[in-house]
Amino acid sequence: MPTPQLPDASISAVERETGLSKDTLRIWERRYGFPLPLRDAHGERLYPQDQVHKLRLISRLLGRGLRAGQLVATPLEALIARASGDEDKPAHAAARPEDGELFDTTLRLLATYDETGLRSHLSLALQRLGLQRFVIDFAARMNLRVGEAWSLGQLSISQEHLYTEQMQHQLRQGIGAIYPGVRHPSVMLTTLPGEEHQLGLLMAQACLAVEGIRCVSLGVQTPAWDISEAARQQGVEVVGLSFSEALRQKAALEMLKDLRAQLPQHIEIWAGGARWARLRRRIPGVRFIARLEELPRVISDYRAEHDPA
Amino acid sequence: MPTPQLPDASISAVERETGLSKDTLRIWERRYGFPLPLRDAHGERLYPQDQVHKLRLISRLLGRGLRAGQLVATPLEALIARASGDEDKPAHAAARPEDGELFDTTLRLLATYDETGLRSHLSLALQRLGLQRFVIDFAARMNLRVGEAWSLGQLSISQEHLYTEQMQHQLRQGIGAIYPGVRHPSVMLTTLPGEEHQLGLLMAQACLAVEGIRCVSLGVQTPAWDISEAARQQGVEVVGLSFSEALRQKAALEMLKDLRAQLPQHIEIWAGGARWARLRRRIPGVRFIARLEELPRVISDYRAEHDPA
DNA sequence: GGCACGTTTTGTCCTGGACAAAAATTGACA
DNA sequence: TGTCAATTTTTGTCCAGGACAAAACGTGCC
Repeated sequence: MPTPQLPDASISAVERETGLSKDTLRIWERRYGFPLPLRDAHGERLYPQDQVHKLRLISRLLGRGLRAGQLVATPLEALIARASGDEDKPAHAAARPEDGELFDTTLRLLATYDETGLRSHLSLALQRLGLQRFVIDFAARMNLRVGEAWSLGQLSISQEHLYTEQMQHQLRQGIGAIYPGVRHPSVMLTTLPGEEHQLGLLMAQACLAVEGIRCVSLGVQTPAWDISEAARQQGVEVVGLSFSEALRQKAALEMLKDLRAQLPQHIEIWAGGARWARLRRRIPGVRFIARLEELPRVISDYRAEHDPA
Repeated sequence: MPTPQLPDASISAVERETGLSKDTLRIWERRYGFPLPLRDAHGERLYPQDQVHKLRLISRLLGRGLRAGQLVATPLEALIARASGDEDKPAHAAARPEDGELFDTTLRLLATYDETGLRSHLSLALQRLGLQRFVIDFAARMNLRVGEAWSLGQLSISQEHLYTEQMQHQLRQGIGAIYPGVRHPSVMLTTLPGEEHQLGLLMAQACLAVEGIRCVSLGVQTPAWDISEAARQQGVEVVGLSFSEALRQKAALEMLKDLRAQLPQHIEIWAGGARWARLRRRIPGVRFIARLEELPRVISDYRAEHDPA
């Protein structure tokens, strides 16, 4: 195999390629003795491609919760085994046959970067299931499968992008096809800073749309102050926030409290995301919605409380 | 009006917001005495919002060839005058008088967070202009107006989100309405790490769609290695990259060179973005497309070269 | 299982010196 | 006067090594 003979990389180049900061690269060298780059005529670090390759692997595995000190000490072969291992092991295969096929087909199309096939596959699924079941029975679980496959090294970051992109497209299509509702409560949707997953937001918007509610979406990562300002100006009744596992629990709760303090009492906060399933202490004035299935009940609760007539 | 009391920003936050590296921020402080951040209890820098604001303006002007030493010494008012003053004139001048109204109405709707109004306004504009003119004559210029208003503090971050969200929605609608084409060249679209603006990507996709080209989109921030891998697997003929002003010029060029070295010779790179208008040295094997108007010519050039029959 | 508490690991920030690449200036020469 | 090479100034990145807070881990308790 004619491996392209790329030149040795500067520390900036390695930062870009691997996502590891310059500071991190230097301190690993100091602490663990790896990477151990060459030096150019002026004493600046030059990383050979094989070290860059190993760093890229380490960077991926770091994202799965493995620890830096152990990874850098691991020989390259063992890293490769871990990164690509478990490749063909359907250990926890699908429970229900017909659901399994939807999931597996999606993964298969992703594996070959088949955008066209993926688009038509998802579109058919949406038409067959209808928007609500598409979101709750399919999309929510598919997200888990894809996230898992990525963390096992079976999907690259660009394949995950491909999935996200197409799924968002289908959801927007589905939402756009519904004639805008006018039922209460009016909801403003967004996420807090540090939370950049938009998919959850769109799934929530879909579930609200099928209840006849029209949402104002502010996109992702809106600072608390901006949220309260926009909510006031728009006169919405509820602020809906979506959470993945990306934010730390403590930080998430603190930001929620901040926002609660800034918003007028009469505006409710609905916080959505699987993470709330294991929540201990609730916050007054905030409703936690661990699964999208609960949304219809929350909505009817709200309507009962605010419009008893 | 109660001024928003945003918290002071850490040096990482400022790096993210302005695109100026930590090293640069520190050495400006040492050399020029600006920025002059506060310090927290542990001696770490805390940048007040007004300094961040000025840094953002400076960063913009730096991109136009102005010099750092002079800019940091310039008082804020003069910077604002320059930033809003001698921006490229044709960008502001509406092609036709009634188009100017399109811009002003959009800004007015944004000012009041009027999502419904904005959506219908943009939708009407799309229907009236058609996809191609909507992108080239309206969206491209509107983006400049909104970006400028944001850097001048006239729009909040959430208002910019609102704009981006709605504009993306319209573009997706427009693209989705076109029956998928099959003409050459086949294009894979994405952005490099650090470039998270998706709008440019969608505008490019729209322009390609009206030429009968179907794109594979990998979303934003794809590492160079993933791009070359996906391009090979998909067998595309062109990799299209979108650039805003977010990345520093030097970093952008270096990443482009890296990618060029990794991709097979026969796959072209098309680099899009207004920043290339003031490019000095070109890179062999990369076509720079400063304005979307140039795209049709580039496409016909490509077809002439690769299919002379 | 959840929570409060020390301990270890890990990444980011700090200072201040050095220097290369780019830009501006100077000077020689056609 | 215009061009080009050489020199100076400007500017951003790199380096070393110390410090420390936040995260991860482990342990004991309710």
